Amino acid sequence: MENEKNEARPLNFLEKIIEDDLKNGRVPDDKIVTRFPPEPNGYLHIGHIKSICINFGLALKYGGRCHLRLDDTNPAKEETEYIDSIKEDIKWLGFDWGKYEFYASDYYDQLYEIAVRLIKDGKAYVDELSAEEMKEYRGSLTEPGRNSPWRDRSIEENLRLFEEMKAGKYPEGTLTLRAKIDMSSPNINMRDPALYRIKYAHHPRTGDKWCIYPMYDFTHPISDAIEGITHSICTLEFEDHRPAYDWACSIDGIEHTPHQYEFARLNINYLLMSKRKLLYLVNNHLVSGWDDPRMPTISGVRRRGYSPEAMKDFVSRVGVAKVEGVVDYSLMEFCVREDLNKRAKRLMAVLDPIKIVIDNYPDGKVEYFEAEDNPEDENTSKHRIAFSKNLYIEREDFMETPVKGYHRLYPGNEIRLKYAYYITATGVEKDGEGNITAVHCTYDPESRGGTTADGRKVKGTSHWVSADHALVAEVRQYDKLFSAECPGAATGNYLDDLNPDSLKIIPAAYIEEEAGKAKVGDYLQFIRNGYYCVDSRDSSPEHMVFNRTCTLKDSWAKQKAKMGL
RNA sequence: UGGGAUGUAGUGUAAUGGUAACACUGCAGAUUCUGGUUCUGCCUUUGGGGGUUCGAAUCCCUCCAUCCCAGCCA
Repeated sequence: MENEKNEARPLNFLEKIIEDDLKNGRVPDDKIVTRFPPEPNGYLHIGHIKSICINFGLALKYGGRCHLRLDDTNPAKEETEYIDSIKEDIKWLGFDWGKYEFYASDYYDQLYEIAVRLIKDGKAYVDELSAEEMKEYRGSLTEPGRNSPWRDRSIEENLRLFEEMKAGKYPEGTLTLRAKIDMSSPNINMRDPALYRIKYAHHPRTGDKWCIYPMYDFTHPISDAIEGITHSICTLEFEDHRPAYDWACSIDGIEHTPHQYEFARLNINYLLMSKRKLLYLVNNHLVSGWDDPRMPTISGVRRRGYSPEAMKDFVSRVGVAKVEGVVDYSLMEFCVREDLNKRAKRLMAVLDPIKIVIDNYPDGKVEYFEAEDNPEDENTSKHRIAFSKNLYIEREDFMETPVKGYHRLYPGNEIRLKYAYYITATGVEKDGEGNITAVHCTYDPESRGGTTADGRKVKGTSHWVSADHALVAEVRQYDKLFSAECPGAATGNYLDDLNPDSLKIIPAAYIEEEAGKAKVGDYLQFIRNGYYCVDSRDSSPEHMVFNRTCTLKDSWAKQKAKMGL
């Protein structure tokens, strides 16, 4: 079914390129090879989902393969914790790299050999310029750069110096190995880019074996070439690096030539996708961690209760192009709701309770009704739900003096308690301050199960729980972390747009007993309220915690807002 | 002000010389034991100007706007 969908969809520009390459025999063995190459310096976020779906999706669609390659060339920033989370997140999305798990650090020896060859060919040199000097010599966007005074030293000296760099004879920041390309190139990336720098950092995989580490522009294309990548797909900001990529691929001795293609990264309004800013939120405890349900990380949306299917559908609807835009958050919510509507188990939960007493219902009597687990499914399973004289309904489902258009419970009005009975409100109890403490009702015994023989209709149906049977649990209602479409646009500081109401905790909500069976990973809908899941970190059988994934659409709230209520 | 890219409804994405479309959002209505879902309808589009052509979103010229690049980050 998913394939049919894919075939119906028009091709994006990458698919056109690949089909053209395939048709013209430009792909070895007709097997395309892509790769997803994250740097393990943070948690994956929604933006990465797009890249993952493109790379793994293309490989799947065209019968090729997709490698997972951890781009670990900067040990100062990279950690094993991140490697583990990256793998977990990709698996959660449902993609499998099989045996094709690679690390840029796997190629350190080969990379070193290639660098030595470059020196021998007179195409690289050891530079002694400091970082500041190098910047100065590089020129500017509008002015060409100047050659380093060390650019023309002898091959022998370069060889010795590079060897000594590797041996740890020089402190960090003193020497670099640079490609000898063109200091006057209009493309700054071609002005003798650094190939190696000295770094005395412990590497998560190679430990202390190396003290020189290869740069991205050198490592990435060669890693691609070694692995036989055919289509190296990255984001737009690397367009300027393509000449450097091609330069590296053309080094003598490199047989396979991959090609780089760039697409626009995913931006979503109300969300921040910068690793630096997300790290700040984590470090300053503005969120509970990388997997806080409000975080746009994959681990965050997973804990929030988003499904991998919804996220994949979302990025597929966004499409792939080179236009930098901002996708509406509402499209993502639509995808989440559409998927969850099909699969979420329905439960009744009263989050802001008001007590209902059915005066003409016998004391102590308990009846059980059958509730559908999912009305979207014709063959839905069912579960039991206890009914008694004392119930809770949602406080907003009762109004002593109803506003225009309100068709829930109010004195004299009849509504249905879902699956149970028709009830009519007869009066209220109030405390000394005039707050309603209970609503008295009568029920129609003939309406058992929620329908009547005379076929009379009611306009309102409320969810409810039996006061004596309900499970008490904590409910966390999450909302957007930022309240501005573009956080920080107004004041220049994204923290100013932090939504103060992004988390509302209900310590003791009443939920039907069936909720006790819910497990981490289950998708739930609290009827008429929203989609929920069991919190993977804090929920326990003794103290269950439910996270709100997203609300249901609420046209009544809209209508009320329009009436100015 | 150098180089590289990009401009199609509010948003995203199609249409490569032949009737501008799909989805989301928004609005209106119908259905409904969830004011959910579903269904129906509506609104709104080729950055500007010139040119080529019977015919241009598409080709040419020009202007404008936006984004990226001056790490020993990726």
